[in-house]
Amino acid sequence: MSIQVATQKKVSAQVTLSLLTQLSTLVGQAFAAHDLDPAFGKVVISQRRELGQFQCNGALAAAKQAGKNPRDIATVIVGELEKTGLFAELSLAGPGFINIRLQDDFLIGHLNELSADPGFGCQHGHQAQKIIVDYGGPNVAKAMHVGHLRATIIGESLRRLRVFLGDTVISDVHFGDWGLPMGLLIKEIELGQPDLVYFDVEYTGPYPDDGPVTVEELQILYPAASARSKEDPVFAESARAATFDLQNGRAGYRALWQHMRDISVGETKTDFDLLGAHFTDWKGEADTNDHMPLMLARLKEEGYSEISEGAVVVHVAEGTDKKKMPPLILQKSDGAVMYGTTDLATIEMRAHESDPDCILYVVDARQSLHFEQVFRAARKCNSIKPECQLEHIGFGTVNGKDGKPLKTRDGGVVRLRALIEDAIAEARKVITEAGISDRFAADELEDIATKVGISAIKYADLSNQRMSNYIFDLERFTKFEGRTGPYQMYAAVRIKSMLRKAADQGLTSGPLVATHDAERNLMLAIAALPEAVIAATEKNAPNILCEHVYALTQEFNAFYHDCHVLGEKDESIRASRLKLCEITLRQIELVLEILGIDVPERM
RNA sequence: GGCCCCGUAGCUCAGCUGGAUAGAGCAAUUGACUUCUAAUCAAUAGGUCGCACGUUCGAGUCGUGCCGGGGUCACCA
Repeated sequence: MSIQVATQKKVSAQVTLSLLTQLSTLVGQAFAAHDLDPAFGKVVISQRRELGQFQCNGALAAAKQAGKNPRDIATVIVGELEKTGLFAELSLAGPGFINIRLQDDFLIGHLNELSADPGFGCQHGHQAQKIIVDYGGPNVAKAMHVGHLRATIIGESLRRLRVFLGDTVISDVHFGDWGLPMGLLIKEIELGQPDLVYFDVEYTGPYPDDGPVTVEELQILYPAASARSKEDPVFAESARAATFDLQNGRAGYRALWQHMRDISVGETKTDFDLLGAHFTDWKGEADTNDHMPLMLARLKEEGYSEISEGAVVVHVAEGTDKKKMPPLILQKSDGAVMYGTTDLATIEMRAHESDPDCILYVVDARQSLHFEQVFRAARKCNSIKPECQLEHIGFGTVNGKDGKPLKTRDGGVVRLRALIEDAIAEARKVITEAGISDRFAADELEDIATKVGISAIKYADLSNQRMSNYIFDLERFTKFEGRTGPYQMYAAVRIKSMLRKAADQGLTSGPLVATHDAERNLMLAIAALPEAVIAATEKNAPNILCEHVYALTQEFNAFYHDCHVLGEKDESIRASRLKLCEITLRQIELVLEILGIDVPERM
């Protein structure tokens, strides 16, 4: 049987929308036809585009295994592939590389199939999961700062990616609202206003609807309390006691806590809205409070926890450990619970309420040891089903130009809001300096500046490899050249503008044809999306999507330069190019949406 | 000291399960706007992939050991 018949069948039966998968299958069958492992047929995008669009290096590995000459094997494979008639060019180079160039019909046929699918074939074959993404992590009384930037941006992007793939996604902001900082705040407020009813043990309520402090005051109180606790051991001790009392239900503290939490949530929502982050759940550490005693009792009863140095701990060290693995502390010697306890309790509650297949924690890489302890404890204590994947998605720090973690000029913490506002201001400045601000009405200009500024920050963050630290340089991020958010947006805006003009002139799109290499290259870039999505998902790496969209916009800009669309005299070519523009725009916007970047109509 | 992350062009960074001559972007030099947005495109120049061994036909990629930077190592989050 000729492989052409076999592959045609196979390809259509698989309905795969990934070009590389299709090609790998085809080439794999050529290997199989000669009693070689079809896995050798793996096709990748060519590293040397002048030699071909794709390449297969499998002949080298196959030759090694079979003890034959790689060029001989490659020659045979090429001969086999030529029978299919799907390739415009097949060549053999170097020690046994096979270079491949597709027939235009094959490429266009593939692109038709791909673009007919709203998700460009990316969801195909994805097994839907129920997944919880835990990110953001703001704290009561502390304004969100630069440390929350990456957690929010990366977490939101991973959430969007999973939603796109068809997973059921729960996103939990997981407020930091239950630890020692709460005790510190309560005591600091008491210091300033000792006569409030919240501090009267005899008083049983009701408590006032409005709390005694504003959000601005709260943000001053926390650093003050934190500093005081370092200098004053008596105060520190009283804060620890207050934390314990709060956790054990002291009514006045609870009422005060509720007030602090409410105003803090309101404040952080503004930041999250600006960054386009969406949470299905606004839970926090405190939500574990009812479950906490039950969990502690079970772990004690079932022998998972024990007393060590006055604290209740779960030992999580394993015999095979090379490194030191401290136990997870459930209760300090003063009885208060810690964030490891609430994290473990949260896992149990999530298991009970949602039964997820996977939980992703998008949290600073410096907390990797903490999460390893928590995950080990969760496994050991059967807190969640063993199949549920628990993963810490760590990330590096945001640094200043000096390479050290970003600080304000006087060494303080950089507030998230300030960072965002600076970016928008920088975008506004660049637009003004480019002398194009008069093209837009005031409100549109503001909308553009906001989108450009936010996209600059987001793209810069997401395009870096997650684990690396990166240098925050607004001037560079807001440039409209190179690998920046604005550059990606600009390509999309150019297409939008062109499509508006086409509509005005009554021009319509039509079937794809390929007449120029710039068109073929753009098609190939579009066809590469499924691989990018799969890799980004597997590695939880948005930077792979950034790379993809950059390659795409670059190919588009080259196409835009080489191939006129509206002015093209040949009607079928013009219609085809319009079609290609439509598909390109749809994909750019799709990927940018996954990254959390909004595209304006004009810029 | 143990463990984790990082080290690639002057600067900021990619490099997928090992494959051909290591790639982008800034910055530098040079071309292209009577033409769909030049916020663009094209070209030139720029490298001992921290160092040294090892595995392999083949190493930026895998292994081991060093060097340099950052982080972390039970009652903070």
